[in-house]
Amino acid sequence: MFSQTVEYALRAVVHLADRSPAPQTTDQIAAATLVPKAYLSKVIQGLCRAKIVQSKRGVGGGVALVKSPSELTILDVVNAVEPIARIRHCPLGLKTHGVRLCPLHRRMDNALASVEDAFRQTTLAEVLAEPTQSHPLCEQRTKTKTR
Amino acid sequence: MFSQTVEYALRAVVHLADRSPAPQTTDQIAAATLVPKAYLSKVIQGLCRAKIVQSKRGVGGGVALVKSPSELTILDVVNAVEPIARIRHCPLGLKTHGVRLCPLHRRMDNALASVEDAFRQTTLAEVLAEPTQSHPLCEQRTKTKTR
DNA sequence: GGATAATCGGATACACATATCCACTTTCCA
DNA sequence: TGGAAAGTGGATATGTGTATCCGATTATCC
Repeated sequence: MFSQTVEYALRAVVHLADRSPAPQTTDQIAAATLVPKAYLSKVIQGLCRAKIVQSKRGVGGGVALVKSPSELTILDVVNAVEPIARIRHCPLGLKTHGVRLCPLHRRMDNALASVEDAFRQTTLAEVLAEPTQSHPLCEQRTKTKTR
Repeated sequence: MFSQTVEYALRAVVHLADRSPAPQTTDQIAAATLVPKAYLSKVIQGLCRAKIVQSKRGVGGGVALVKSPSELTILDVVNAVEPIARIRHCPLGLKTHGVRLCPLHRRMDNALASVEDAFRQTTLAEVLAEPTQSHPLCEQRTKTKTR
């Protein structure tokens, strides 16, 4: 239900948050997130245009978050690359009623709203801070001290 | 976020439920739901294989629901044409931990679960029974008595 | 200022979702 | 028994998401 692009964008941003505020090169992000490098660069370009990250060319350059992980929600990232398509008017396009949705589409939109809400309520900092055995992104880099 | 196919399938099934238990021809369904007729027939074939509807050829034939609207949930229909892809293991494929999801994917899966739950809790009968000015599918066929 | 490191943007390839068309089969009924 | 109504399945087109490649551009360091 979530596109590959959204998945990749989230992985990249979570990795950047994990290393924040140090910039990471596309190569580094690709290696850590297991995202195809060439495609990742396109996804990052999108995040760049949406002002989620900023990039810097040349030696020592790379990509870094614009805001701090505690100020950035999952929804911010998702909306940047592929906004959740809420149903705002009848998909059949009939004008027999204005903005009012029929019961079917009302329920579909409610489901979309619940996803939006869940994503809006979680910051990247929270994702990283969560106590768990599995580090975000499931990298090998496990915390050996806890086990 | 929901594919066209899912949208079309739901429209078709809601229309069938609305006319239940009378069978409807593909032409009739297409006209009522504003779904491209040729594509709709493919979608219906899928619903047929999933035993959501049954079809009958020849004069007087058509498509009808297998179960009654009160026994059929939105989730049943969605799962028939394009099951909600829950995240059951780490998308990165690493085996550093078993079935445990990292915080990021845990949250994404929770969002999917909330959609699944919402769809599981609604039967087609409920969609049709809901008191509203706008009839399901937003058809012209409005209830003129309420306004 | 030249070598190197890095992103940017265009061109292209490929797979899959969406959509259309048509010949074929089944079923009913006159 | 023949014709009309209706779904079935295959072939094909089209669009979009995913993915790759590479030359151009920018920035840093020596």
